[in-house]
Amino acid sequence: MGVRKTRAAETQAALKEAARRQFAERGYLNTKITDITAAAGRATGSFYDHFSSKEELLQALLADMREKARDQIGAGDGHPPHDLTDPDQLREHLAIAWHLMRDYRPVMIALLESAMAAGPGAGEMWRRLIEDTRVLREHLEHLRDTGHRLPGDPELVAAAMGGMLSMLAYALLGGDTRSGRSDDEVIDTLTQLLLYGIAGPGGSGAA
Amino acid sequence: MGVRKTRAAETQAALKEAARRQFAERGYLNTKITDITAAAGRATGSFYDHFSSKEELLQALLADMREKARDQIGAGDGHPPHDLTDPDQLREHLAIAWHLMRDYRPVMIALLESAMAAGPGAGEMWRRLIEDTRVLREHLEHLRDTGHRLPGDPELVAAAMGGMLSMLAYALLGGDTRSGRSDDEVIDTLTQLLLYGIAGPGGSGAA
DNA sequence: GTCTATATCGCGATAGAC
DNA sequence: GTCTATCGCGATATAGAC
Repeated sequence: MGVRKTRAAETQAALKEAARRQFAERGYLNTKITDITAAAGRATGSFYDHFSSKEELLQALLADMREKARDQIGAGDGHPPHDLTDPDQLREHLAIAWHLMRDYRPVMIALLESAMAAGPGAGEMWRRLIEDTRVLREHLEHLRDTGHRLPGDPELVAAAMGGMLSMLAYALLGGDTRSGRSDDEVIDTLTQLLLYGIAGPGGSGAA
Repeated sequence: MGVRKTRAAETQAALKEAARRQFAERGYLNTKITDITAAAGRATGSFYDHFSSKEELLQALLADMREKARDQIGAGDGHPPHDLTDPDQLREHLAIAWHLMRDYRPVMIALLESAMAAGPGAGEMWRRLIEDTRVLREHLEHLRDTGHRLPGDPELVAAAMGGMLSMLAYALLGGDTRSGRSDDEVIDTLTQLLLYGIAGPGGSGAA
């Protein structure tokens, strides 16, 4: 390929970009193939020259996301935090996750809706929850192995935290600015909640 | 109506029961009207003599659930807990919620899928999250008003907790026995996590 | 590769006999 | 009220000219 994109590549990119916009606005399940092609300014039939289905397109978007995310993290100042009982490190961890979900909102939305559309019997939701919180689980296991007492099994705790994040992100990052809550408020609140719980740092903190 | 159910009432009950079974197995979105009538052993057309749509049927199931739940709670020993910083009271609160979700799993599943199918732009998910955690929010506000320091705004904290519960319930209570986790393990873990967070009671608990 | 036109199909919803 | 039969629509997917 030369410096100039081929027309085919342009179309594929247009379809992806249109899909991202539609997924964020109307949701993955509500978006029809024709919505995507129309938004991309292409004919319906062209879709199938690039993707065999909506699901495959989603996988392509996911691959793009992973690539970009890897670059971003690589460009960061180092490794993610490892001691989640440190307020700053936990907050940083949550902030990265939250901003990632915001930046790749269309894909996040689509993956969640897709997993849910599979139905509960498929176990797809639990599988995704476990997979997406793998790193978090490892950090928790590290804590446990260094003598820290956890609320429960690392996998379950990680899944609970991940589920909370996903749900809030879906509900709050939907459409445009929802319910007037800033990213910082959400991140701060989650940090406090997950670090000390409702009872607070000393178990009896006062206003 | 006499002591003996009319045939119509039987059909309606059969449709509801079949719907519950289908929702729990295949999920709400995957379940077609014809799946319900077939499972109920009735003709397709009969469905519309009782419900005008799948959504309306869901509302009927929800009404049934609320009625039964009211009876159950009324039969309980009193009021739900009000001091959520007390371990026993928080655990009791979570246990009630968890068992309610287990007992009415088909409806819970359906409501969640339905809200998600509306897409993120509709704000339906956030609306439901707020609505379903109203009581929890009030308890948190009470705590705050009596001088306790909360992790953040009561509405947001309540929504976060509710989202965590919903997501875990959907993922874990799906199909049949999933991933071999007992109700008690989940409830205990959530109690510890939400009460003290990851850092633990003293902020530096050891194994 | 891209387009227009159309085949195909699942499924919601209705009509009308019983 | 319940049934059988069917209509109608929306959406996926394909055919074939350009």
